[in-house]
Amino acid sequence: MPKYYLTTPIYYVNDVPHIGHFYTTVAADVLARYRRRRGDEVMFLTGTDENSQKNVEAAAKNGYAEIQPYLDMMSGRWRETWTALDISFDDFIRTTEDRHKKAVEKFWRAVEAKGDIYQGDYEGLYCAGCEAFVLESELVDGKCAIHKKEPNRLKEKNWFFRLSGYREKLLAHIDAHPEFIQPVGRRNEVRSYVDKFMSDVSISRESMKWGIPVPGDAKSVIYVWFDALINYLSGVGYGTDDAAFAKWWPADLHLVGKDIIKFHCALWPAMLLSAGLPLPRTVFAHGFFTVNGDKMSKSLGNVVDPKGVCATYGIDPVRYFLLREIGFGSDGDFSLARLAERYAGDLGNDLGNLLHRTLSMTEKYFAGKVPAPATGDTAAVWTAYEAAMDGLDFAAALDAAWGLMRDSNRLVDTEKPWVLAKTDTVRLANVMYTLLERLRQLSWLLEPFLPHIAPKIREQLGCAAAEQGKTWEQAKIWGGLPEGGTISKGEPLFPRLEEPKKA
RNA sequence: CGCGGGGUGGAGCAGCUGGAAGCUCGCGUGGCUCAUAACCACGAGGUCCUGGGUUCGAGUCCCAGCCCCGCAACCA
Repeated sequence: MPKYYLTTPIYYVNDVPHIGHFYTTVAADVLARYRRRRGDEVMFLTGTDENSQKNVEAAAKNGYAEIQPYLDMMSGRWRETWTALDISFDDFIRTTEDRHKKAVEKFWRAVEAKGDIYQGDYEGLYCAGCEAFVLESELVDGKCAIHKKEPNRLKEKNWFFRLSGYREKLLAHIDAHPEFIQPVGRRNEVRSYVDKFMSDVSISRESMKWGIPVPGDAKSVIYVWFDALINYLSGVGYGTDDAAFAKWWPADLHLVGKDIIKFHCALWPAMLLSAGLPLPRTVFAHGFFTVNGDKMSKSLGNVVDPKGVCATYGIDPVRYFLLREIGFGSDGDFSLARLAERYAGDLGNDLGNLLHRTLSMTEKYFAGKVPAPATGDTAAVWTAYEAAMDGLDFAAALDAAWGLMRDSNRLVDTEKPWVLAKTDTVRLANVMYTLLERLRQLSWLLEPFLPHIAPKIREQLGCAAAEQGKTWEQAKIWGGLPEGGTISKGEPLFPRLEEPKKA
């Protein structure tokens, strides 16, 4: 059985999840569910990034005297959110866990042994108010924008990672493996960064107190990114479980937002090369979206809470919307008006109504029993769907499924079962079987996206138990719906919503 | 010259390696009645940002320019 290891970024716990985090996580969840159905053994890892100065500040702001209790509370909230939204993660890594610290220490030693860590001075502007280094470009009139104080020029001893030593190897890898960085626009962006701008980076801080101590230098803590990236290793046993690590690493896919592409496509692979570990097969960067046309930000007060939206529209419709509306890899807009349209149109009218009308006719003309199988061929739909999913083109995969739906609605119209019922019952049986069988197959194609709705479709088709034990390859064989099965029409899958929320 | 994305019918978007302009929604007309006021067909509607260039032929390639947006600054 092939293995498939995929990850989301680990999230900062200085705030609660918003719709953007949900987007990344849903995409990973869809893939995880898809790969499991395809028969892969899947490891889907997500988690929280806790060794950051930001978290320390957040703890203080929220009145916590100790940092760890705050982190425990917040990390718990993230985990609960994903659980409540039925994200099917297999493991949840926290960077304050012991297994992670062990992995980081082992990794540091490996890179150090390679001779890629050296000591140097880091000089920069330090704002006492922020307790952090600030950039020249962040200053307003030479003062910190937040604390209105002039920062001090400070010099501290830092450990540096010889990132520049991997420039040629990285370029060669990027060129030899077109699948390594996707989509292609991101690959070009990273390539030019690696080629022209990439320089050695400081990987420790003396001025920060919270973090994993540098092995052999207790006064310094490891820079948060150097620490955080290693979660992808510690989550599968690096430094703690050699057998598990050998099984899962390298990762098949890191899903990331476009903002952190350089960390994942330059720093991270260089770190791995240094430590003598294989590189992840693919890093895929998705886009960002605005909310109703505006940038999402706390100051604008338009940050969307995923639980809230899902409470109104349901988890499945929101999952569907995010991956259908916005091309994966492109930027887009999250609009409640569009969500309402997709809900009523694609889901209610095309899918829900197709199922409902088909079941009604089955009740009416065949007393609720599945008629004898008719011939049919949906191979092209599956082929298109699989190709799209393998390329992480979720919108195209859904298009393939919707094409079959639209064709089915058209079939009803052209065949007119209500006429056939009086003139040609053999043909009627063929039409009805075709519709029912297509719906059975659609339940499979839709399941990764609509994990709650798909089983309901099968229940209404009366084939839930029989389908449960099938493999993907068995499911796609035409004629899987057995003759004589009893359907059970239920409530509409996507009932009209009273008052669609205004955009 | 900080980095990047984009400008295609009313709205939102597809258009990969160049060869008769597509999709969804909305709108109009008609059809149907199995169905969640759902479904189906047809139709109206486009200087494919501008100006050059390459080519037998360019949304699709090259150059220049204009405009919008995201990142860079809590944030996928």
